Amino acid sequence: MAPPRSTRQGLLVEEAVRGADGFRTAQDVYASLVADGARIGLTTVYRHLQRLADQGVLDVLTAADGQIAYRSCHSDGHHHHLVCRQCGMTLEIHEPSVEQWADRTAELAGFTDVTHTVEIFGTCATCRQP
Amino acid sequence: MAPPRSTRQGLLVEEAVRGADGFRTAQDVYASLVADGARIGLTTVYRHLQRLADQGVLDVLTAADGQIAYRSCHSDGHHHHLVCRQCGMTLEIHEPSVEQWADRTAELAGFTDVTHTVEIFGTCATCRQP
DNA sequence: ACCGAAATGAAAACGGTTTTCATTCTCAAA
DNA sequence: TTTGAGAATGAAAACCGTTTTCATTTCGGT
Repeated sequence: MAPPRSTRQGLLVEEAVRGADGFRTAQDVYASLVADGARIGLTTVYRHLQRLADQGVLDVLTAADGQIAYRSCHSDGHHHHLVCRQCGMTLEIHEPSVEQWADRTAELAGFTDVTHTVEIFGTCATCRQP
Repeated sequence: MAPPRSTRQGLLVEEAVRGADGFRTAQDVYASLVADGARIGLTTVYRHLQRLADQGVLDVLTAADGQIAYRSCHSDGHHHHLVCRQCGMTLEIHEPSVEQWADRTAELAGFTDVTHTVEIFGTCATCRQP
């Protein structure tokens, strides 16, 4: 399996999502790139985001409205997110005891191949100010 | 604000989702009702599911693919789900220490109006058998 | 029974996402 | 440097879950 080719568009997409401090949808990334004068197609944005997610470079979060958002992973391995509802600013959080709880709970119920999601939403200090 | 009128369709939808043991999408519920010979429109199914969710009768889960699924609440108050990926069978789980962890984590980061989701997915014992 | 208005449902519309296919571009070989 | 295979691109079309629209039906009060 040959590595994907390095393209102008691939770099643009990766830079855009690495430069963001929270989750961004494909539409967000596309709009941002176009606003900066980039020549890129929406489809290409989707493709690159998906490739980066497949490669583990990006985290994926499906929001309550069904839209899929991506964020650059700032830390290796399994983690969760604390997301500001207003600005999207996101912190990564780790808590081994929660991992253990999730795994144990599933095991006690007879489940295998266990995965879990934990997302915390709120209003951050910056957005809380009037 | 008057209560919604009692209709044949409203009852059908509520019965259908109460009779299911896991999360079901509007499409699922619609297909199931139609297969049983019910005369009902897809739009009406969507409306009733949304109403029931708004009333707190149903839990809502947005799956990774963006589809929104509903399940009848078997217990009051805040809880999480352990969901079989194959058959959709769902258990409700409670863990106060996880609630406390989530709230404390957000508070330490300066967040207010905090909510969280915890979903655990796996393959249940029944589905695991060959 | 009548009637206002809530509810219904099929068609149309919406919008995020994916597929299609002609064209462009990358990169390895010569 | 040139060439060319095939990967990548991008606009249009298609997909599909979901929502809106509006004519019609139904509920429930009088």
